[in-house]
Amino acid sequence: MNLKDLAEVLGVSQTTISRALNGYPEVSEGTRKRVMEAAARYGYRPDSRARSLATGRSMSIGMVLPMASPQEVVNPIFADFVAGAGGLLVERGYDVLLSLASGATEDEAGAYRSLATRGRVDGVILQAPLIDDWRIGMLQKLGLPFVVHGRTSNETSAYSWIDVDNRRAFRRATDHLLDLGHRRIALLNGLEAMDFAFRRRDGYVTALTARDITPDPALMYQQAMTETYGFATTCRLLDGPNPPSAVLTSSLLVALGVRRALESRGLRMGQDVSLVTHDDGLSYLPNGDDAPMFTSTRSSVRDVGKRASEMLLAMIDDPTLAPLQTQLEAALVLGPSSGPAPHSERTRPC
Amino acid sequence: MNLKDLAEVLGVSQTTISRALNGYPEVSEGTRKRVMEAAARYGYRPDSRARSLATGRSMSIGMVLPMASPQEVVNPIFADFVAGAGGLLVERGYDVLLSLASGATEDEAGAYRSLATRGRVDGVILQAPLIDDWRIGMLQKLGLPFVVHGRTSNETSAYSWIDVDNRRAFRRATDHLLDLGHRRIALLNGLEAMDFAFRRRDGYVTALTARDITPDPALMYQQAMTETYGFATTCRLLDGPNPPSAVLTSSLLVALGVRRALESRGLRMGQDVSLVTHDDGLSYLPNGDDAPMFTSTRSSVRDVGKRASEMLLAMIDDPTLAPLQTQLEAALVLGPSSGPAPHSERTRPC
DNA sequence: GAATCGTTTCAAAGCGCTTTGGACTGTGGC
DNA sequence: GCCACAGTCCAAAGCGCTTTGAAACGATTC
Repeated sequence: MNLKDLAEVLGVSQTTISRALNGYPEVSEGTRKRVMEAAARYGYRPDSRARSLATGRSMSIGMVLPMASPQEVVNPIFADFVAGAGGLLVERGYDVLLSLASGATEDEAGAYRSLATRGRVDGVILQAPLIDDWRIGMLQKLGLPFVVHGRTSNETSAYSWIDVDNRRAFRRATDHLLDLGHRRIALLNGLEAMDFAFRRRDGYVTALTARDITPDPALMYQQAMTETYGFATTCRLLDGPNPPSAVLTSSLLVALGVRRALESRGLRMGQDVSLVTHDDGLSYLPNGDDAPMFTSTRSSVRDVGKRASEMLLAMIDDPTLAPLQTQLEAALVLGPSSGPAPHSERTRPC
Repeated sequence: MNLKDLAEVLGVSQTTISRALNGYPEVSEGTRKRVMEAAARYGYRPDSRARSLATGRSMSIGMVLPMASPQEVVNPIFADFVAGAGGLLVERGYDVLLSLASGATEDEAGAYRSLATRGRVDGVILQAPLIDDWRIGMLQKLGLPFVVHGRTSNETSAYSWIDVDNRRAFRRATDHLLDLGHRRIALLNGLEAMDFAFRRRDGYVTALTARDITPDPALMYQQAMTETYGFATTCRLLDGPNPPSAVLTSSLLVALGVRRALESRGLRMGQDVSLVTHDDGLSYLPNGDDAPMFTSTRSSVRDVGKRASEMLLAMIDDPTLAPLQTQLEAALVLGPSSGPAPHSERTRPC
C-alpha cells in the first residue's frame, strides 16, 4: 500500500494525505482523522527512501565500525554507546547506519566519504579518535555534521566533540593514590595512539611530577585492554626488583586481571596493593553489584552516547551552529580497592 | 555533482553513465573509460536513496538493538558479531542499519515493521531469540528475508537460523567433567528465557541423567552473565553444605568471577575445583593470550556473524530459496581449569 | 542497393514521496 | 453585488537514480 493507492481509496489527493500524516495545518481535522484511520487500517507507512529523496533528509546518523583483524579488538564500548544514544534517536525517528570498514585507512576514508556523498546519513559520530586523526579534517571537508566521541590532541581547527576530562580524571586518581602515601604507582594504560590513553598518561605524569616524583618508564604500560594484560603485567611488576604499591588501569577488564595477580600471590587489594581503574559503566561489566568493588574514575558511556546524539541532532537541525564542545567530569568513586600505602612491601613469586 | 550534471559535462546521456558505472555490457569500452575517469575526477557517487528508490534495493541489512534499561545488559556480543559479518557486507556493498528500540515489545515490533514496510533494509538478522519468540512469526508475515542468530525452541514453522549446538556443547562439557570423576557440577547459566541458555541447561541435565545423577536445583543458576554473578554464586555454593567440585558457566565473564571465588579461598582451579566455560571468542575477552586459561566450549561469534551474513545475502539474492539452517559445533578446548575430581573436598569460608 | 543485424546511444517513464503554486469553497465587510 | 480572505484541497513538478523501448549508425549479407 503506497501513497497513491491510499489516495485512491480515500478519494483525496496525495498531497492531502501527506499533509495530514505529517501534521501540517492546511488540512481539516475531520480529513486528518479519516486519513490517519485509513493509514492505520491499511498499515500504510511512507517509504523512507522516497521520503528521504524528496526531503533530502535520510533520518539516520552514521557510524563507521572498523572491523579489526581477527587478532585486534573490536570496540567494546560500541553497543553501550549506541544504546545510550538510542532514547533520543528513537524519539526523533532516527536510525543508526553502521558502515563497516576494514582496518585499512583508505577503506575507512571511503566509508566516510560514501556515507556523506551518497546521502545515506544526516550526520556521523566518530569513535575512538587517535592523537593524530585524519578523519576529522576529512569530515570537515565533506561538510557533514559530525561529533567526535573523544578528542584529537593534534588538531587545531574547531570541531564538535564530547569527551571525559581524561587528563583530570587520571590526575585525580593519581593524586588520590599519592595522598594515600603511594609513591610507586604503575599505569596500565590502553594503546597510547588513542587520544584518551595519551591524555590519561599525561594526567598521571602531571600528578607525579607535581609532587617531585619522576615517572618511571618501567611502571608505564600500554596495550589492548584485556584481563590477561592486567594479570601478566602485574605479575611481572610484582616479581621485579622494585614493585609498585598501587596500580592505575584504564579499564575494568584490566583491573580484573590486576586483582587476580594480587590474589594469586596472597596480596590483599586495597591493603598490600591499591588499585584504581577507569570505569566506563559498561552494562555487561558492572563495577560490583551494589557497592563498587574498585575505586574508579567513573564516566558512563551510555550517558556520553546520549549527549553525543543530542549534540549531533542539534547540529543537524541547525547547520549554522558553531561547533559544540562538551567536557564531562569523571566521578572519583571510592571503593575498597584503594587504601593507605603499606610501610614495607613483601611479595611472593607469582 | 549528480548524474544530470555529469551527463552534461560529458555530453552523453544519463543512461549511458548509469550503464557504464554499473558494468552493463551495452556500452563501449571507450565510453566506459571516459565515464569512469570523469566520475572519479568530479567525485561523483550515485545518491543511494535515489538509486535505492529506483532499484527497490536498499543495500543494507537491518538489526534491531533493544536498548536495555540502565540496569539491564546491552548485548555484549553485538560488536563482534557485526565485525564478523563485515567482510562480506563490505565486499557486497551492504551496510548495517541499526534500529534502536526500547525494551517494550510493541516498540520492538514497531521497529521491525518499520524496517520492513518502509523499505529501509533488504533483510534482517535477529539476535538473542527467546524460547518463545513472537518476532519470528512476525518477520515471516512481513515477508522480509531474515536469519536468526540462535533458534527458538517453541517455533514449529521453518525459518532460517544459524546456531551453535548449545545442547551438545554443554552435554560434552558436562561429560568431560563427569569423565574426570566429578559428580557435583554447578551450572551458572545465563537467563533461561534466552533460548541458548535453555538449551545449555538441557544438555547439562541430559548428561547428568544419562549417568543416573539427579540434577540438583541447588546447583543450577540463571542470571545476567557478569563477573560478580560468578563470584557471588560460587562463594555461596562453596559455603553451602555440599559444595560442587566443578562449575560450568555460560560466559567467560562469569568464569572470571568463579575463578576469583576459588582463588579468594585458596582453592586451586583445575585441581580443587574444575571449571569449564563457554567462550564466544569475543575480541576483548580472550581466553588467555596464547594458551587457553579455561577449558571451554568455544565458538567464535565473529565466525557466526560471517556465516549469518552469507546466509542472509543468499536469501536476498534469491527470495525463492527455502529456509536455510546452519548448525555449528562448538569445539571443546582443553585448558588447565579442568582436572580430575579431588577425593575429599575441604573449603574455608569466603 | 535494399534488407538485416548487432552495437551503441538516448529520451522518457517510472520509483514513492514532499512541496509549490494555484484553484475552489464559503464567509464577512463594504 | 463585489472583493478580500481564510480555510481546504489538488495537480504537477521535483528529488536523482534505473531501466524500458526505440532510434541512430555502421557493418554485413543477399
